[in-house]
Amino acid sequence: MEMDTSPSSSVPSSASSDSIDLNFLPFLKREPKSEPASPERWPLPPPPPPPPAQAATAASTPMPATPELSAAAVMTPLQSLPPNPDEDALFAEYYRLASLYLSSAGTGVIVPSPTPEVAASAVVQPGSGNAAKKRRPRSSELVRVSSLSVRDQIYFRDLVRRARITFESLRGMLLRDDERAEALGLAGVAGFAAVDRRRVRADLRAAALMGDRDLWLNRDRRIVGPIPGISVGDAFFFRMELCVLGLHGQVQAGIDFVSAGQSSSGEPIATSIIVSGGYEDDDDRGDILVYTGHGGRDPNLHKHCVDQKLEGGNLALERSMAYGIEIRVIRAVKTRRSPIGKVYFYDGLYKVVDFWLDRGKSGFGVYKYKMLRIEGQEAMGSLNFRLAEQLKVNALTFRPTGYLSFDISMGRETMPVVLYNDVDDDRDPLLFEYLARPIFPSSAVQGKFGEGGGGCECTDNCSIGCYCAARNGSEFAYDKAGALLRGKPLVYECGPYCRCPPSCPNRVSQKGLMNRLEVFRSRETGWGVRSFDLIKAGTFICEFSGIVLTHQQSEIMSVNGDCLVRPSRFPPRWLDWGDVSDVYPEYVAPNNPAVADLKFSIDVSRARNVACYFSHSCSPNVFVQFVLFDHYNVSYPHLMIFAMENIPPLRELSIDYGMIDEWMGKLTM
DNA sequence: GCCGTTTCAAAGCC
DNA sequence: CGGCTTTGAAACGG
Repeated sequence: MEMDTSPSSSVPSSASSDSIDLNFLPFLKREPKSEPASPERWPLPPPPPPPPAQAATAASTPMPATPELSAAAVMTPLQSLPPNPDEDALFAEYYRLASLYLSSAGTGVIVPSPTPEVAASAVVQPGSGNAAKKRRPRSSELVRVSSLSVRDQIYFRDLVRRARITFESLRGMLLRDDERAEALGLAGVAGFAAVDRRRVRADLRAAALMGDRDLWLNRDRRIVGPIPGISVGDAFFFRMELCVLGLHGQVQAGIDFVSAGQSSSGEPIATSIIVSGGYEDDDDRGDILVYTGHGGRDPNLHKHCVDQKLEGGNLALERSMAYGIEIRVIRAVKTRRSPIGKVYFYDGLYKVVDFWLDRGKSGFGVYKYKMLRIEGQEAMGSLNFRLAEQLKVNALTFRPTGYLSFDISMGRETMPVVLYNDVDDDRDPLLFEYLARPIFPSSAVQGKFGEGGGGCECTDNCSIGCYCAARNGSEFAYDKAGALLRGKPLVYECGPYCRCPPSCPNRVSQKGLMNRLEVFRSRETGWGVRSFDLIKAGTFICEFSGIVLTHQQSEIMSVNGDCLVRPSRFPPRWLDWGDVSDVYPEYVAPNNPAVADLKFSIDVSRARNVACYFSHSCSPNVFVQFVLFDHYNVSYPHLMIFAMENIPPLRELSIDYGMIDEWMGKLTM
């Protein structure tokens, strides 16, 4: 592109073009900025030549570009179902009952579950129909989703969660298959399919499997603005996952946009960007972001070697600025708690307010885009991440008041559990004895320690084929990093009767907390729990502890109105974790080892642990997995809590206590 | 529709 | 553990 080297104003309007009607391009028409133009700034190049399609439209129709574009780009907001007054009354009643039930346990909010009718009415559906060998290209239809009802939000949240579980489960399966093939010595054996695939990344293979079955979300429509089911602050570990969900459709490129050919205006429109820190000219201050356009770099050296051009994503960002289209911003943050060393946070919507051609640090021309975060959104995931990191080391610097305890476990947990309340003067959690481990009735565990043949004889870490693996249906429940591969009726960990060392990977949940948790007070949910650490989906969080009561004891206690947690009441959410039936319809959830009908309960009225403060949700982010390791009485398993999603720092943990179905039955009778 | 180009990936290796 | 290399997938656009 030919550069205009004469000194001129730094605002785009200075480079006027007859073919663009400034009346309809407010951003191009604004007054020069008050701040003085930096001497580093280059004069702006002439604006992009209008694409033929737009020129034709402008010539043939007096109707200018902007309204037409808003019709095209803003398009059909989704309509939620009108609220059903009867249903609302029902949900109000749930809420009242839930409050009564939970007042003694100190937990939270009931959110109504979606009805099948709502699910059917949802507008953005995953692709359906026959498995297409060829993946469909992304379509050009632009949609902005607005004002979803609570039920729709939950519906989409579950839809997204299901896709993410499928993706992560497939990835885990493929990795494990690769390891098995390697362990069997198949590496290097010519013609063995698994070996050929071994070199292919599991995230890409998982995405391809889902693509073959039309399981990518939001392929039919290109969504401007928020993606239903994805919240500001959500965390992701793979770029490919962002593609699968439709949050960002480019595998590697940082700017995603609707291409010129697909846009109704004939111009590219940017929809999302990823700020990965790889461009030296970025200036990221959170709410204010100066983002560098792409291109102009040597593909190997990642250094600028030529001036960037106003094309592709660069042009699309400029067009989005002109039309006021909001941009989803995803930031990459380095962390050790990620399989790839970094995590992507969805940080919400921004608007491009300025762009200019600048001289980058390399000396070559780079396009820069000043973006401002739209106000009124949830806190940025990347900001919460940094804040939580600070709170771990300098608690009082950032929150000088509100701490009731820096460790309510008094050292009984492997990590401190903070108690924090800056809302009111409630100090209830201090009144209970902290019990890191449940106390089982002696009748339940007596003589059950060696039951089932005792432990394994492995002297090193356990491996496939060992006794404890056989107990778990010949596969270990956890991957190398300690994440649960898929939920089961019951997981057997190695225990005191095993010869393997404490470092054995089959001892995940007995090691205690691995995250820094905080019990906190909120106006919405009463007491709740959140983590300072990023929690990866499938990893262990904590145990549900208290005084374990036998069936008979439970009957007596419940008559007295005491606060009991009944394990059998938790819906079997573990069924979801590891479910790949969308890709493999023949998939059946593990039904082995069989688990008994659980009749015991846990009394948390006197002694309890952090788990007691989890809020209830019917769209939860954690679930209960039953585990045995110290005794082998299948009627009294441990209630271990695992993450069902990636849980970003400072987000409230929520669990499905399973009351809704019961009340639904009562209320509809 | 094919193919070349581009791309702020991810994993493996040293 | 960090930087380098290898091997990629998908979308755009000619």
